[in-house]
Amino acid sequence: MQTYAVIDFETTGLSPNFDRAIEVGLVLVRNHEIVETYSELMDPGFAIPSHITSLTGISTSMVRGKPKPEKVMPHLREIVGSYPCVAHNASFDRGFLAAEMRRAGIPCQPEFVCSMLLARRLVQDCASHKLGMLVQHLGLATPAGMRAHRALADCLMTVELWRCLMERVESQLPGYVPDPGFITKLSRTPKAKVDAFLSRAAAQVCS
DNA sequence: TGCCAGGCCCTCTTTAGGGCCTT
Repeated sequence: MQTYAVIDFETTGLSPNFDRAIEVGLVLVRNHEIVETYSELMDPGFAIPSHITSLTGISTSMVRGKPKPEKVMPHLREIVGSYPCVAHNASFDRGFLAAEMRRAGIPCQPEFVCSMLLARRLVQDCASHKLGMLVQHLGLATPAGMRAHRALADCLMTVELWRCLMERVESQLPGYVPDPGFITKLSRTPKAKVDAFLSRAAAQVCS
């Protein structure tokens, strides 16, 4: 994973079939450095529920006149390219990306890896694995002047979290650059067996 | 009007149920 895209959607709710994306954030990371950032508000075509405005700060008036999600997806597809995507609770963002790309008529099914699943394995001493709680627990930097639950702010926090998680993996596998397949396997390894999994991987690296 | 999700994990489980996490 020399290059990967961290992606985050703010939406009108939890269901990709009934709800729509109202903001997307994307950070492209290459060789541990941020090389591109992108965020865009989108008009879902209906009023944003009040509880979503309370959570995100994004109101109906803020998205009025903004492009529809299907107008934003082509540019998003262009940036993501064929890079693997990182997201916190990736099944959620993967579902909305797939739904909005489908509405836009664009084939786009990038590989996803999940920072939440990985954090559950590698940060087992944190009581909660919400993004904000993990960032606080690990003492990671938060984007100055940016509100949490906005797409780009959450992307930047996920970048910090992901770097931290990768440092933990690489500290046990010196010289090894984790690929999405390896991360997926690690993310699906039972918590109690994570150390054994990494030990086996280290043995393979050294052999 | 009110409701609409889904993958993963844990346990009082596996012929299930409930919590976490995303918005």
